[in-house]
Amino acid sequence: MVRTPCCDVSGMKKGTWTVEEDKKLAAYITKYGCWNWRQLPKYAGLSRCGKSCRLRWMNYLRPNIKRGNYSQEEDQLILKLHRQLGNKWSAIATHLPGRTDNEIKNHWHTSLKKLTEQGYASSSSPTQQPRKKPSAGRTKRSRKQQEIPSSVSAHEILESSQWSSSSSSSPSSSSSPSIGTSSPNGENTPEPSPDQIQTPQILGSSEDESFWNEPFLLDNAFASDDFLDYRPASPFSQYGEFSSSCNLVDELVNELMDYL
DNA sequence: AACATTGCCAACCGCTGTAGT
DNA sequence: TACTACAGCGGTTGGCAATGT
Repeated sequence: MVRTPCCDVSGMKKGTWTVEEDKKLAAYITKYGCWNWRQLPKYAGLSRCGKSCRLRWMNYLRPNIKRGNYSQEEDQLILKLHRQLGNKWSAIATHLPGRTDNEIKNHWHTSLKKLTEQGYASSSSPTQQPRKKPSAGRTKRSRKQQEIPSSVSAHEILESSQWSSSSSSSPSSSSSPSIGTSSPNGENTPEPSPDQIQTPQILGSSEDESFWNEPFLLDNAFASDDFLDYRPASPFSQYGEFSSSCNLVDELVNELMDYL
């Protein structure tokens, strides 16, 4: 079976997404849906492969993405589900609304995996603390996330602009845009109806410029400085303090011990 | 202060499953 | 049935910030 390369090496951008790219992608998907991930970047004016666009949308820009610290309940649920399902991250993600499979996977490899290993290894010894233990929430955020307000989803951003549901061409996008894709949560499955999707021929016409200019001009709230103002004072303030991480570790280990 | 190490997370890569022709 | 194109999944990696020496 011959497979076409997922990424065209020539001229295909890779690496961290810029705010401008996020804007383009979010605006396009919000308005037209993802009728074809491969073709989407072309019509969205992005020099990215469709795969990359999909990943960015699913893991970062999609509405209702929950970011920040994992609650104790979430950790326990992940541990439980992982015990039942193994590394079926997408399946696990369906049980944690707002969490993406990628995020859960990362969280597992960075935190929970160690806890389980410690649990197994330290059954007769005190729980070993990680070298770095944030005292008050996960204080570290990548520079990228400081530049790009991850705590504000595209949904929130677009809602605050003329891209809000009231002006959307999609009648079903009352609280979230109607995106023709499936998500790990199984939410949001309908394909955009044909009349909601401009055909590539239309988009490819000379009127493209107005199309591309329009949403981004409209989307003032998404633009640089104003955009950043939507960030909460602390990206994680809404999730509260990461208090008593030691207790959390102990409880998780205890639960693991219960399973054994 | 400078350098080394560690941890986190976004993104990439390669594979599989599935629908369409 | 065979082939193709695409979406989706899971493993892995690279870059950056925090922390340690």
